[in-house]
Amino acid sequence: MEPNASNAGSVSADQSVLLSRMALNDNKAGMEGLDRDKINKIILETSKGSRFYENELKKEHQVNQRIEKILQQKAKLTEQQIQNAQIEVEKLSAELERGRNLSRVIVHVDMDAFYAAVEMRDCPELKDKPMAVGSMSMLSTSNYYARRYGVRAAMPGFIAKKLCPNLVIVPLNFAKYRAVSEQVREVFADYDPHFLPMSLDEAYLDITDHLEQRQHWPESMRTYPINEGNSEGDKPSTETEAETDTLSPVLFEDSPTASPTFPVPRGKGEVFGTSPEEAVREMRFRIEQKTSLTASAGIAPNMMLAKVCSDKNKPNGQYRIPPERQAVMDFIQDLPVRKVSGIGKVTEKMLAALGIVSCAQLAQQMAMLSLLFSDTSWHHFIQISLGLGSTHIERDSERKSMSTERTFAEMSDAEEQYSLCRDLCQDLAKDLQKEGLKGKTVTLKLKNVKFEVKTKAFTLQCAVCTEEEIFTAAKDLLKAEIDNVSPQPLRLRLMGVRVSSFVSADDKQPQQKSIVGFLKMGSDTSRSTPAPRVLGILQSEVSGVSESSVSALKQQSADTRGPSVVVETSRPFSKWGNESEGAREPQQQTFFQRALTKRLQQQQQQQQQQHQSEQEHHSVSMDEPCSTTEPHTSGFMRPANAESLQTCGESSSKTNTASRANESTHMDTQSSTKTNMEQCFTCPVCFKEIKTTDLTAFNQHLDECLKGSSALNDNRTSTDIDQDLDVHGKYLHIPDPMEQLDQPGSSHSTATTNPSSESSSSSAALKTLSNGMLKKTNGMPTKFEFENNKNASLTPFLKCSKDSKDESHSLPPNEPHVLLKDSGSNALPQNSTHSDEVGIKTVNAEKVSTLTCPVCNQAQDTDDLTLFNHHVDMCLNQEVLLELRESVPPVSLGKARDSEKALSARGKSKRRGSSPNPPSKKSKAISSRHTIDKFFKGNSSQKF
DNA sequence: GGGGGAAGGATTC
DNA sequence: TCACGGAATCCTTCCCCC
Repeated sequence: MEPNASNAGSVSADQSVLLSRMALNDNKAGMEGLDRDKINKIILETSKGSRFYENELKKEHQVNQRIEKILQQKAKLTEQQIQNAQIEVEKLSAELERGRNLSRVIVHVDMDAFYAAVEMRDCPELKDKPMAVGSMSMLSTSNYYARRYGVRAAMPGFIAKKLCPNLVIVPLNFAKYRAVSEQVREVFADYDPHFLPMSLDEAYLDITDHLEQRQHWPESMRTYPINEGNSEGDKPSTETEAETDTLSPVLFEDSPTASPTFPVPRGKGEVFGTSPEEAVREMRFRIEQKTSLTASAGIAPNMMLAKVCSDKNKPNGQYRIPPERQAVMDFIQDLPVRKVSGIGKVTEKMLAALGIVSCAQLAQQMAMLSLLFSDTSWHHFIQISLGLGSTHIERDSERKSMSTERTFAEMSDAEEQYSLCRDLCQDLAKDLQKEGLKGKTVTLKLKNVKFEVKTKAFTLQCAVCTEEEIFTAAKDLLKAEIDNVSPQPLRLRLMGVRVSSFVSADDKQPQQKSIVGFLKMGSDTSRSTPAPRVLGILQSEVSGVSESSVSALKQQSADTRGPSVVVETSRPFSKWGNESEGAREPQQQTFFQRALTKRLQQQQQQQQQQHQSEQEHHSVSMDEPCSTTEPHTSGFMRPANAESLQTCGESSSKTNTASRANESTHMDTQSSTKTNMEQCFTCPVCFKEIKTTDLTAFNQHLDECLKGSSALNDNRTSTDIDQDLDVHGKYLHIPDPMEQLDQPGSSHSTATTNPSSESSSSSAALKTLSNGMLKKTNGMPTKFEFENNKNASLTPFLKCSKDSKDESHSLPPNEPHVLLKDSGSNALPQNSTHSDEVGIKTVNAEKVSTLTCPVCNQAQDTDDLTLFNHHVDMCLNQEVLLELRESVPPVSLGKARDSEKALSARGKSKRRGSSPNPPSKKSKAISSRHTIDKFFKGNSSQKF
């Protein structure tokens, strides 16, 4: 029986409320007949008053509330409901019964006190001492001597020391355990080559096939010599060299079936029979011979029963349930539910509150349970009550997540926390890369000094595996938490990072397409192909997400399932900027996408050649995963300038940029990179290389270039422009310890997360571009007006409605829009030759198809898609756009905090005990309309 | 209402 | 003396979007 409030004994009443959580769990071999009261008293006295204790108390109350609730529900159940439920239960029961499979012989093998046994084997002086493996913080296991004092796994060492002052605590040595485990597994493989290891010390085997073969084996194949713990003892042999009648050292007293249970004649090997029991005994014998360690085993028709059986005669024993229904039912009858894997202390307590302790009671109350628990839960219960379990050992189940976490003494310094976060990401990245895994979801786990655990997750659009990529996401999650408790420090005792939502091997291929590819795919009517996206460039600013969030997003484009325009910056937190970015049907595509698609369809040949040419030139192979260190600007990028452009979040690319930024703080990250190398800037408007290192001169050039563009916007009304310029508190910069971390000299310098370096290396070119646009356009606010205009956006193209259906954000009919002038397309608007058209349009009769950049409105005097792509890339380059925020004075800082807090405050805690103001995961961000995509969508919805 | 992401919990070793 | 882990999986609930 498990300890619970009812067996509190002499422990005081206030302590008894905690017993089910805190008290000794003697559901372990070697712990029968202990003085539980005395042990519990010591445990509770040692823990009392600690933060851990307080948290346990809180959790216990939560469980009690659940029980309260479920009892109330139970009280409301009518007889009729239960009768109806009973019919359902019987129906399912009959169905399950029909599917009962008793044909397999499943074995669960569990090494006895594995770590402790290994240590005792290697250090004989420990054998007659109470010992445990672990640390003062936590024990992993204990030997049977120590168990008599109540010392067991998952108990803190300091409490164990209170229970048993003579306890010897041996530190963990996983390398050693792994090596031994490997030896054990070699034996397993002889019985089931596809055995399923559950941990270093246990495994499931299906020995059905082995038994079949075994029937035909001669005795010699079932005979093993007795060797004292050497590794040769696992070879079948008719020759016995052993002169001993003992097996491995007896590690534990009172072993129910200490080996050998049979007299072993001197001079003879041990001969094993052909039955399942004999085969398993042989397996355990061989393990013992090979490792000097004992194992226990359970033999049953399914995994659930085998698992329970292996515990039945522990240590060094085995138990078999014959493959007969009655035998199974007899076994199950009196089995405490807690013995079943999957029923923990909470479920046990809840069931106990309903009067259910044994599996027989479970069966009797199934109708009621079906009304009180979820389908998943009661279906599980009914299987247990019937003694059913899996008869097929799933061998190829793939890992679903990978994580790393660390507990430490209180840490309140944000800088330290970020640093630790990076370390964790680094470790995790190494592990992920070792296994060739990439995942889309990054989860940050935090445990504060009050032992309250919080997890924050963010799902990226592309799978990640590098330190930089993971850190970029994790850092933002951490930042959100730090901000959440600000101005109080975040007082942590644990931090962990997890990556999950792994992509399949196929998905690991880069999904990034050049604009040509993307348009090609966008024109594909295949429903299964997610449509291309051009995401909000300024979303992060608008929603108050840190720069690093944006940089995280830069990483997302390459691995997305659908082709995406690589300049996208989606949001790291959906709660901070939520728009559906899923697959888009062709009819949902933006005007821009459709128009270009159409146009490109007609230029298919040219396109293909172009694409091919790009591929040849690009340093990035399409076979490489997104996280490669190569840039992924694809079709937008010109090879020569490739490394200066950030798109898909490659760590080294970013780091390089960071280094450069730090080295030369006056260089902008776009043009400057080139400048660094070639002493010239590339004008993002005319796309010419300006041979100067003088930023002022270059800016003048840009202004000149931009003069031409202003005319395009001249007919815009100020209202239009105001709508377009909706910035809502963007360009905010929240000082962040990361900035310091990323300062030059930091070993973890990252351009993408370093507002300072971005600031100092701000893109003069694009800054000037934006200024130019603002200044040159009649009625458009200057950047100073800009910050006061809450409905401002950078360009008409960054404006978008929240929803394509949202007409209020759609452009008026005379608004500049992306149009494709193509005489061959009847899908195009008739007014497409109008002078204010932007996008792809006809400039003159000779030049059939001059392209106009949808970002800067500048007609590009070229039909060359590569050049055009390059130009758009330049315009959209998000890192450069990031610089734009720097034009807003720090006065906005408060806004940022408010904005974030407001978002947080909107979030409603779903869980008991969660922090009062957690950031809402689904909060609608103010910024959701700032996507080019939405703009086009809204625009196109008008036009079509 | 269903799907899916996010957050918290339960469980196991 | 102080002091309660780490990794993984599955489930439930909440919430938002379609």
